[in-house]
Amino acid sequence: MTAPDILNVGHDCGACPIRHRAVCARCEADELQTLEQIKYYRSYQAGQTVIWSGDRMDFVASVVTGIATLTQTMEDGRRQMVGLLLPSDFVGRPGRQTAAYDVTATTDLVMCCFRKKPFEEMMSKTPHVAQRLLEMTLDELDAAREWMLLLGRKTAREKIASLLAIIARRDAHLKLKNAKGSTVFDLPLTREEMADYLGLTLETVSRQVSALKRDGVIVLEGKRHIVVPNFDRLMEETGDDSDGGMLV
Amino acid sequence: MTAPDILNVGHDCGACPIRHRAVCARCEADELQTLEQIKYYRSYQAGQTVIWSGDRMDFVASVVTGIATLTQTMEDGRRQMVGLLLPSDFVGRPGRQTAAYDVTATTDLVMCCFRKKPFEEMMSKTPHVAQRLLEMTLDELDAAREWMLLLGRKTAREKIASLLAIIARRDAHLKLKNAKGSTVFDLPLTREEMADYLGLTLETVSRQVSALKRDGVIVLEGKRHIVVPNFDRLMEETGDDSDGGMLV
DNA sequence: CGCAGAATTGATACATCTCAAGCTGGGTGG
DNA sequence: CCACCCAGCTTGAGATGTATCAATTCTGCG
Repeated sequence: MTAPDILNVGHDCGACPIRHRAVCARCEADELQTLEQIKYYRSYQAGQTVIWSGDRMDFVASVVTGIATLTQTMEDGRRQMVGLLLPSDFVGRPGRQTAAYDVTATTDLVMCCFRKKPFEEMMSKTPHVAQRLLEMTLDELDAAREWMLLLGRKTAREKIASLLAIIARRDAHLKLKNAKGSTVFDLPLTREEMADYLGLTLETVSRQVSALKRDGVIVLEGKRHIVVPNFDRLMEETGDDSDGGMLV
Repeated sequence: MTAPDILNVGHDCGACPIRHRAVCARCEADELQTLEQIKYYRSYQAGQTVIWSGDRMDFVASVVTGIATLTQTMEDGRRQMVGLLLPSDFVGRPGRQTAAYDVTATTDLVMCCFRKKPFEEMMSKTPHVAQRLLEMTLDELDAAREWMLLLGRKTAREKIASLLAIIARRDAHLKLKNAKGSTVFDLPLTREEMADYLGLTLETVSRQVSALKRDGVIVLEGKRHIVVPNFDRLMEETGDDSDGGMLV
């Protein structure tokens, strides 16, 4: 509803929480300085739309804190989430005028935005940004292809288990813990958002979550807080190989 | 069964059919010369496996002629195709040791391979290869996300129509014709391969192809040769917006 | 307290899968 | 040159997983 806050606070890149993982990860001091000049922060409240598919987009950005989603919508309203954006993930495509997907904040969100024109110039002049962006894009492509397997071939139960495993693992990673044995985390998505991500209806999501709970694979505390008593047990439910395709 | 032919013929890059679209598209004369030194050709027969997921892979490559597929297989045999590789498409990931997917030749195939080590060195030294690869990877990511919508939300009939539309459009593109009005092309995939790509069974593919034929959307001449009397009619069946998300 | 959004649960419908039986066309060997 | 063979494909009947439609029931919050 309201315009997003625009924070022009001169946040120091050196102290940035995503400094070592974002598109700027490889930058040298001088490159960071250039970035500092073209960057600005925006923040959005949970539920706000960051940008609509088809809209003109004259910035690219990194997620600093919070979670955003990328979704595609068909004319008749069917929706498919095609990306989940976490801190350090990149939004937008250099060389493209308009947004290809709806971007929505699912939690409160802070993004570090770069004006597109100067960002593109920087990419063509210094290699480090483009190098890192290539690496990140290749990772996203792998993730998209893993999701294609899930969407095309997994059962509803396997889909839910896979999503929970991914969130648990990522959460553990952020907390620098190992996703092993007993794990605890909060779901950042509603049942409907989970459904949009998994290519299911929200009723089926709800039923399968209940089934995993009934079978002791997970324990629910409230709707969103999830306890996984045995991570290996959860992994067995995903349908993936035991080593979980852990490419490094 | 037999080892692929390895053609060490000194093919001239200047005369290469994919020169302007492949990963080398942006290279200057001197860069091409470097590439010439590390490249070699391999050819495979239709049906041959190029590489198995998990295998060590010490080259990257461009498809020169023919079609290859990227597939993922679950332990119990469920398969999902995650990419269709056409002439100029890139195979392999710089910085990765092992293949992440099975790569299979669906037609006779010729690939232009680069030894990985020198290719990576070249990427870090000169910008043009990396720039082009980033562009291509971003395109593939978009394609993967479009496919996620198809896999997650489209009906079997829409899936078939979408696949046919994509093949028709690409085929027209190769022949420098416009995919408009009446269109004719050959299916490069078996029903089973189509099923693997679309997240369906081969029986469902067969039934829906028959249904589209019965409804006059397509005309079959043999199993593989397809006539589309009215391309707009086919597009209506895909479920996409009328303008077909034609990002340029 | 009571409301509204989120989630659960139930009953039924339906699309796709599964299992099974033929068909078809191009190649091969007698 | 014909009969056979076989992979690829089609078609049918029935099973099944998920969607759809419709009530409730939670849960947090003003």
